[in-house]
Amino acid sequence: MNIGSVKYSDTEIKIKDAAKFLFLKKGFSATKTREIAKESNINLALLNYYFTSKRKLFEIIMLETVYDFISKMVEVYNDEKTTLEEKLKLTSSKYIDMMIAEPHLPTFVVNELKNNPSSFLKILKGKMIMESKLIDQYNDGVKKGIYKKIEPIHFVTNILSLIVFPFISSPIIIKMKKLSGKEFNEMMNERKKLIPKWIIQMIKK
Amino acid sequence: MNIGSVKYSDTEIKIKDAAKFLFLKKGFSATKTREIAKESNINLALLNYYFTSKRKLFEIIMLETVYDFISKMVEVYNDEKTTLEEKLKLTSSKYIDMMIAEPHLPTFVVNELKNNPSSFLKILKGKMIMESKLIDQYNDGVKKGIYKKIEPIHFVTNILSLIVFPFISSPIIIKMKKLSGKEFNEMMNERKKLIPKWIIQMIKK
DNA sequence: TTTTTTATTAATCATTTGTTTAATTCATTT
DNA sequence: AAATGAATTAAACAAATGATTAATAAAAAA
Repeated sequence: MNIGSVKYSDTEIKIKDAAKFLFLKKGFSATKTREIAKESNINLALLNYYFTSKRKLFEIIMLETVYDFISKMVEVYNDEKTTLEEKLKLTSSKYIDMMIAEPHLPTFVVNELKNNPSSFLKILKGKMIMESKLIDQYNDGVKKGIYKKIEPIHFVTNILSLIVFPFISSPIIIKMKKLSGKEFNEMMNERKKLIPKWIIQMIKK
Repeated sequence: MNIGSVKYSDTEIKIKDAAKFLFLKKGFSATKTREIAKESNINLALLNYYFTSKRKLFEIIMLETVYDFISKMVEVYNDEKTTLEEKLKLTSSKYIDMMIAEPHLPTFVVNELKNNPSSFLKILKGKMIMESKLIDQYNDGVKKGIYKKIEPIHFVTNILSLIVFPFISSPIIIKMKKLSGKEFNEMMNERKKLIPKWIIQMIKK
């Protein structure tokens, strides 16, 4: 969670939690400092006392959240012990659980990456993914003639797309199929098994 | 463009264009009325004179933009003359062109659908997509034993995911592969041909 | 306990921001 | 040309908003 293991007091945690909740739901500009104060039951001045400014507080939350989001992928992709198929299953499963628990997460991440790609650069090393064990395993499969040769970047993009996009577009899906929130989650849980299969079919010769 | 064919004066168009540009780039809250006035070279008061409020102006732009976005899909999916594969090619091609031209579009649409699903409901009839010719053609393929049987909603979701998500997550992709904007667009153009193939592979027995 | 530091509070400040007003210019009609 | 209505402008308003201040309370150190 904490990048660089910073120790936060109770009050700081209360502020951060409330701020995260609101920032994820409404974004930076639509979230007001007084809302954060109210939501966390702290005095307005404490926000600046502990975090200097709304912007600084946002940066901290953004960094931690994006870090959480990305590192899940990096960990799985670089695991030496699992097969390519297992990596696909693990990624689907972890991300879908994560996003069912926090539905605003993916929209927040992509939004803030668009508006603020610089602070994101600090975290993500391109290598972490494009030179991961997963890519090695895919390339091996290509050499052995098991997998079709496509640019690994498309491969990685497709995995992320199939996992994350449904959450980002949940209102469209819910409307198209007239689903309840619960049914939508069930549909997402189904995809934990389906996505790895689809991805394999896409690359299998 | 215009839902219900409303006639707009030159000044109104100037305001709408500037507002659309800014709303797409920064969202509702981060866009200030004074910015819109400056960007469109009009007096601040004219915004309210013509559009009553920032919120009303936003609603108009949102509705038109989302309508454009959705209707492209609906048209293609309901075309009686094209095959399933042709529909996939057309959808990929149209949407990728659309989003290369306006990269902020998909993020804007998904954001505003999350925050304001009600005005969106007016436009999208679930039937338009889930009871489209495309779904008929897919179901026919299942009956004939050509295609695997999966829930059509997954099928539609996957198409949209593979087409739209890369644009939403462009900063991640650009960072992972160290791409320039131009190279990113080239990658997206590649996907016009690739996505239909991938989708077919996903459903083919 | 006394002193010093840290945490918390209510009040206030200075901008920003959406909107309105009243005056003025421009175009159209009579 | 005069009168009428629409379009445009500068100025101002009121509320919202991020941030600060100065006073007080609580905790820690002496």
